[in-house]
Amino acid sequence: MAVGPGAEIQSQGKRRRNSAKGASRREAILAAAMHRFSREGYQCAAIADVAKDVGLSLPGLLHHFPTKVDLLLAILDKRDLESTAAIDIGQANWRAFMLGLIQIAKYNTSIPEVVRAFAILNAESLTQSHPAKAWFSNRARQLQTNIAAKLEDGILRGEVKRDVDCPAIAAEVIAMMDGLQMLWLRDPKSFDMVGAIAGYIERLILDLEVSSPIQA
Amino acid sequence: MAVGPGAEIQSQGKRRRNSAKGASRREAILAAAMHRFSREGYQCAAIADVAKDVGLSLPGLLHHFPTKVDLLLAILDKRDLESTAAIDIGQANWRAFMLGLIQIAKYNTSIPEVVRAFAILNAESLTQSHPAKAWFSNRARQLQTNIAAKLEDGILRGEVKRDVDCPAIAAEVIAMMDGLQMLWLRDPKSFDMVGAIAGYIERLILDLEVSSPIQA
DNA sequence: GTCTATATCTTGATAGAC
DNA sequence: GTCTATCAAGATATAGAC
Repeated sequence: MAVGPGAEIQSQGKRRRNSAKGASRREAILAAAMHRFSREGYQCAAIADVAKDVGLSLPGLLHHFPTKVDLLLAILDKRDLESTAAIDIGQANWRAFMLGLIQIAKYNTSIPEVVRAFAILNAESLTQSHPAKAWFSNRARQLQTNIAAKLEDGILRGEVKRDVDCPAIAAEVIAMMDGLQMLWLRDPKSFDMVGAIAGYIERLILDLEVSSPIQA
Repeated sequence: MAVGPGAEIQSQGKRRRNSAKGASRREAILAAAMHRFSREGYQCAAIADVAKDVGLSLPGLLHHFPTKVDLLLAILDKRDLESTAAIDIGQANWRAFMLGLIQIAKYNTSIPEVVRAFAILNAESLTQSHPAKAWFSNRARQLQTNIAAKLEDGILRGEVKRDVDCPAIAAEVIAMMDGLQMLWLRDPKSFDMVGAIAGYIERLILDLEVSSPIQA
């Protein structure tokens, strides 16, 4: 799900207690795999090519990730960790949260490879028994829940109209971000994804908020 | 592109001057291929399975469509013809046109296979040198142009606010329909795509239209 | 138009040495 | 941890008979 490659905080130097070389190998493989999945999709990308990209033979790569599915799931898990920051912007109020989505979109324009990989995987996962099916389903549900909760909170604070269907709006927001990402990926040079999402979000806020009594 | 598997009018009995059997063979192959692409994606689907589905051997199928790409392009062309009706709803004014999108969404819920096939192809076509790349790009551009033109017309008629960025709204609408389709495909039983798009479109109309002078 | 048979390529994965 | 060698499966496509 989009919104969501996410505003992940760069978690570089993740030296575990592994040998520095071993850990960087894994990371290098994951990066190379993302690169390949981004340009060819998961199904079509050959892990032998990923191996070459990091200067390894195929069995060499399979030592780190026994199967292609393992490699995919490792990428998804990694993204899970990195984008946790994006999902629970925690203490922000509903308005700041919504505007934060614009910032996520802005950040995403700096990582088109990642965005494309996840957009393609998202669609691929709609096919029967795709290994990433559950992950993307969970991600969508979690995202919808979080966004809806922010809106519900806004209602409780008296800032959002009481008759707003929060889960529906949450789905809308997710759909819009995913859809705009697709249009942007198709034409990154000339399509202004950030402007588009900003226009939508700002209008949405005006539609949802309790109208200021200036005019009443 | 979405919006757009489209509100295609069922174009059944398309007996050309071919032998009835020959024509129905082609049609049967196209239908079976769409079915396969819908569940497995284009890349992953094996045309040998498509052949089996229609009771043909692989070379038998390749007699009608020499390559797999030919088969894909034939499906896209067919859809082009059928959904022309959806693209230029012709004489409808901007409001009727927008509300018509809800009807398209409603119709689309009756053909999930087709919608899924096109959603997956749409994303697959983002990969490097995918055979359907140009088709989906053209479709998106054409759709955006048509929607924007409707809005421009609304401005000229004094029904739409003059400061509306028509191409931007058009992109928004396309993105929303595509995105909602994805959410719906992931959970067709419980996600109300029609309700979601209706909520969005109706709000959008209120935002775009020149406010009625009742309150002024 | 359709089939059998075959060619060729690519992929993911394993065995076993170093 | 990494390699060479190898396998087995599955895909598209062609040749040529009927």
